[in-house]
Amino acid sequence: MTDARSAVPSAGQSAGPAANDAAEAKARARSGQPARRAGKGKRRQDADTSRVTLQDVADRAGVSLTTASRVLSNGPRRVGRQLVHRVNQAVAELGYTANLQARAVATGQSNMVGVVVHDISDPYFSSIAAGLIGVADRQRLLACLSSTAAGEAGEREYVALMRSQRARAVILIGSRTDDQAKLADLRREIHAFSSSGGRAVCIGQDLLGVDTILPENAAGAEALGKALVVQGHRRFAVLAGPRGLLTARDRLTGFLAGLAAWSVSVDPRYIVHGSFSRDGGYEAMSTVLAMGGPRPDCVFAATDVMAVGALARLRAEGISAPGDIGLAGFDDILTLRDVYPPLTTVRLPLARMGEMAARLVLAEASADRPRVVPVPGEVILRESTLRLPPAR
Amino acid sequence: MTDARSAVPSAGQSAGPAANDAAEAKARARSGQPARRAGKGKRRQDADTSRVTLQDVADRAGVSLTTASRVLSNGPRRVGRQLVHRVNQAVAELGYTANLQARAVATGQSNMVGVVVHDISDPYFSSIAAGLIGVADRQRLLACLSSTAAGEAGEREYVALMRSQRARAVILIGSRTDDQAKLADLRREIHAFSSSGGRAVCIGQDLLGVDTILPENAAGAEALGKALVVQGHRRFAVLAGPRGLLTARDRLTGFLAGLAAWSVSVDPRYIVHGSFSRDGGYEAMSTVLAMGGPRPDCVFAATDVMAVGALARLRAEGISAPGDIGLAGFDDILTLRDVYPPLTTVRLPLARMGEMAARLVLAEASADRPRVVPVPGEVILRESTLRLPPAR
DNA sequence: CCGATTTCGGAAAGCCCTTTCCCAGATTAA
DNA sequence: TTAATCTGGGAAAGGGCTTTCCGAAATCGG
Repeated sequence: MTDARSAVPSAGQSAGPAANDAAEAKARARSGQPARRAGKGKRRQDADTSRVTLQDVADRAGVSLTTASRVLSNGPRRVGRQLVHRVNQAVAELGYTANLQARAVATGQSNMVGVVVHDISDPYFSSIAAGLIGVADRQRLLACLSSTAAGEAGEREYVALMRSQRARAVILIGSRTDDQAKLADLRREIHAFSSSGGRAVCIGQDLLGVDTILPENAAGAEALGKALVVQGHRRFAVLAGPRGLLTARDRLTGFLAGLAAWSVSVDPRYIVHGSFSRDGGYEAMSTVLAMGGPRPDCVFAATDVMAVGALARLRAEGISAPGDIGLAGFDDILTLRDVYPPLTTVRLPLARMGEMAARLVLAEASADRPRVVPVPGEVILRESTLRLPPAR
Repeated sequence: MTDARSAVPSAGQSAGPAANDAAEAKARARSGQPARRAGKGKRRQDADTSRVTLQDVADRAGVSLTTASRVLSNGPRRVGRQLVHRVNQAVAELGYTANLQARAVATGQSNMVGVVVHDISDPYFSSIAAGLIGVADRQRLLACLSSTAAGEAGEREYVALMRSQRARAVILIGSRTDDQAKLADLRREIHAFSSSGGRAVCIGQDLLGVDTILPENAAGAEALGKALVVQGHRRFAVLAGPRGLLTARDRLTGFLAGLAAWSVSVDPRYIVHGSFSRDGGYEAMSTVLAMGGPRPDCVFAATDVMAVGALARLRAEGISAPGDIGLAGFDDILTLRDVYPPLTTVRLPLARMGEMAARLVLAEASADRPRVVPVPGEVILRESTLRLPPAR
């Protein structure tokens, strides 16, 4: 048999180190050796040719698989200068990059974090996600997102998927509902996930028995209610968000409590439910306007996004805010800070909440009971609820 | 040795099938068998106790590993009713769920898709991402997001990471820049990714040599420019987005071309660059206003988000739109559809673009050259550029 | 100069799956 | 009845990595 090398024309003539065509390099690396994967089985793909493995690197560097591995995975074990260099060179020449899946299987550890939001195009969620992903990227965690908007029971399923992926953690963002059965299902799934070694964190109501970032919806809404009464409003309407959604409920009851503190009450007919969306706000506002009674002097929409919908509805009717009616929202969505009139709202530090959640993932699980981190909302009074002095 | 079973108190008394404590069940499943992982090595974690493997399932069902695998991975190979049932039962009892990482290693196929956006809290990106994730979830793909906002060279790094993860595909969303060196780097990395078997798709300029969803920024802006001239505007200012960002450049040149079609030109000093953000728009608008000359009668902001910033600036100055000055944006961001005055803009079907990208991932790579799917923008004239009839 | 450490390379046993092969038994065709 | 097929089960060989364990060489202390 002639020298196998001679079969490869101009070996070693290629220009840049990393510019080598991987397939060719691999062929060279193996030349003269008993073909490992020989045999009749057809390759999985043609591209497979260039699938470089650690064994290839080791072969080319003339070291054992073990040594190559030690050089690349920064374990405690040291390797001699010589070999380190040879291995690194082989890596560069072959364009090798470790197979993280295989590594995860071998070590039993993954760096994946599952994130479940209701709808990533909703600025509430995207703001939180931004904070989260920022930290995740920096910590070399892999953030995987899922929207539950489409499918129902999506959260449960995604947690199950994350368990299958042996994800390091799962972060559930968003309101719980009052559906006890579904809650129990979710808890069961989360328990399975945790007891297979994963961390679980939630941003929302503290009902999952896991570490929780808890936005103080009720307290925030209560403070807002009080502030609005102080501003001089008396007859309120509430665009309350979906029935059964706990965040909606918390904000509603908190708000009513705030008013009650000043002995102001709300006619229950003026509490209208609608989805946490622009259209939800628009329609709920329509309902309020269609009501026969005296027009309220202030409307509290459970989210800024709803408030904007309500504003559109008012405008359509030729009703001006705050001139004819006050309007307040909740969340202080960045993108909506410039609507006119500027919305009175309750600010939640959304991005920060995402960051906190990410950090909770990194932190060890608390030994005894889950951590709960309350996040207060800050009332921001802006023009939209300004009581104008009566025209004189 | 006494019956190993007797060591486990009240085995089989637990309530529901899936309610079994996994660790206990696992112990039972193994009872009486030679301990596999015995030996002095300490377990990786305590939680490891409950890490159920396919072998455990097979043991408990009294079948071989092979059979268990065949029941769970729906391959072509059929398994007898009896055994299928026994395996499924064992799965339920142990709360087993396949290790997808291991499966990925074994099959060489993954279902992960990496998505790179500049900033997920920007509604432009979050809208696209929403469409993308919707399809991904439905197709049982795992969408992993990264923001390049934080780190520079983020795209390149993330593609590298995805190569390490042996991801099925990577989707790069957002504008290219005019940085040739960085572009070359990115292309190299993408090439490595593709030739290791991954799909690459991009939403933005067709510069990466991969399948591309191409928003027709120039054409859209051109149409907008023409329309604004038709509306009667003559003296324009442009808030043009970051220097070097191709999307900004395309929109600018397209817009100018549109004006030029009606022989309208723009004083270069009235072309002001700023970031694609609310603040970018605000500041650019400030610059325009600070300019000595005659005030333009219409301002084109390169994105809706910038337009909103500009609007805030105008308002601060007591300048009304469209009364004193017209204002147009680009993108038709959903959340901003209710700002007042409603913005004239160019609509891009953002969510749909995300869906298209996801579908491109699923589709086979085209044999010859990458697919390029142009996406036209639609000019939407709204109040913000309305020429009011001169007061009579 | 010699036993005691320390250093460092490699063989092999894992990690958790899939898939190829082989084979015993059950059907079918002739 | 005798091949000629299916069926369906299991052993074993992967897939690409880490890590344990062993042993050879180098360093050290006295």
